[in-house]
Amino acid sequence: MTSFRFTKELRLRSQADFDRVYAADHFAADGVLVIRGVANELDHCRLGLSVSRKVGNAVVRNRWKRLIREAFRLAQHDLPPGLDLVIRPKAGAVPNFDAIRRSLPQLAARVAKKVRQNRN
RNA sequence: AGAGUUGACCAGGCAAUCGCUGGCUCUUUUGAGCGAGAGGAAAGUCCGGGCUCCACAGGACAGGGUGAUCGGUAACGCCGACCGGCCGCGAGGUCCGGGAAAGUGCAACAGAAAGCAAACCGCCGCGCACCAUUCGAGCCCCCGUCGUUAUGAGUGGGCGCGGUAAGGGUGAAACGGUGCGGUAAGAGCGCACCAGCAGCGGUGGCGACAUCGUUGGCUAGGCAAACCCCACCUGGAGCAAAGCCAAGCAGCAACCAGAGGCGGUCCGUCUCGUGACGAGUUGCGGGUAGGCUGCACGAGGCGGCGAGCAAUCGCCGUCCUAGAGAAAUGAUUGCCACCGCGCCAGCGCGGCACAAAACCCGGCUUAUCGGUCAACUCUGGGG
RNA sequence: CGGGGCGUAGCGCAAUCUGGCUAGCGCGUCUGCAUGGGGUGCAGAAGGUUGCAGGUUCAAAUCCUGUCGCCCCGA
Repeated sequence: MTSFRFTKELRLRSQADFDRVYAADHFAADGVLVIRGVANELDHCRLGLSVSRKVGNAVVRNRWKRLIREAFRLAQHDLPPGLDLVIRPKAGAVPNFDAIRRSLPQLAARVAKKVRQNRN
């Protein structure tokens, strides 16, 4: 049976991890999310969130983070493996769970393609 | 029935599945089970306190804050009651409300004048005899002269001196109001009533204050959210405080004998003890970015009884109820509430606020869909 | 957590400390003249709830209180 648990091993938790992602500078975006990614040495993906104060007040920011985490949890086995992803909301977008679930795998695939091209 | 005032409270509910963060138990690698898991404002960070570290003999002055009275409180700039001004028919609301008969200062424009009073126009008296006009024969006496363009008198204007503040007009504001007397004209100049002030006394109240009597003087302007005066309060920093453990690195310079430290300043006080090291302080540089404590039993919640108008307090019983560090409550459904719209009248669709702890607590302020309850007021109708 | 600053015309700034004077200046905008047309030039005009709400005062952009938004600094 496949596990959909979401533990601390699946998250980016240090400033160094975030710096690695920003230094690689592979990103993809649509009307809902902006994703940056870089390859890690693991067999699964890890998630980092960046939701600034300009997105809204504390309730809106928490809403975004929870919806993105939930989408990542449910989609974790459908994503290209071995990526560290930093996700932030697109400026002006409103938090909607269905839109995030559709957007996340597509953008992750595009980031994975860019990472492979850059490696070659 | 309608219109309103004030206060208290709720913040959709019950389940299912997949997940998240602490706690306990089991397993002792994965994990499993049980139970807990945001608010009335958690917000803004505007006040106050607890707690921790630093400083501290004491005093004075600065600086900052508060401002009727009495009470509540750990404390407050908060709360309650009460007093006063203003608003409302009323229930109530609101102002916070010390001092301008200590001093300095400010008031554009207009106006004579903007502050201890003064006097532009005006009114009144006296003087001059310059102008106009009316009357028409003269003067204390004598002599002379003048003769209707003289002289004198009256009226009006003018000039000078003085009295006055009733009236005029300006302004946000002009030194009580009305009436009678009084006067050359006037004026608290005198009197009566009213408004208002100060002193003294009585009564009620802990008090602010209210009220009554009496005496005095007739009026004392506004702004202190201008400086200021008075009374009271007031060390600094903040949980990234602070303490412990582990890991790791590299030190350098300046200051030190009459000098240094001591809240913003001063009085004063403290430390060191004859010259260098160390310590210390300051500055520059280097290393670390891990863990634990602080950290949730507290001015605590709920219920009852009692004291008090109330804020609040006392006693008894009972309960333990979030605690992270890339940061925990979400997703998908079902049923039932509430609101709106549509129609085939019980179905469909849509909506369901403001907003999320980060050391803790007491307040204040601000945001907020909708709903419940209580007390009271006014108006209309009926009995 | 602590501290500081700023909101005035479409834009950039004065006047705020010390309350009163027509809320002013530059760029921009509009109209007219000159040109075949445009730029330039000349002449003239419009444009402001002084972020918002209360209060003090005769009078508030200015003083006081609350509130909203933005920016910066330190730990």
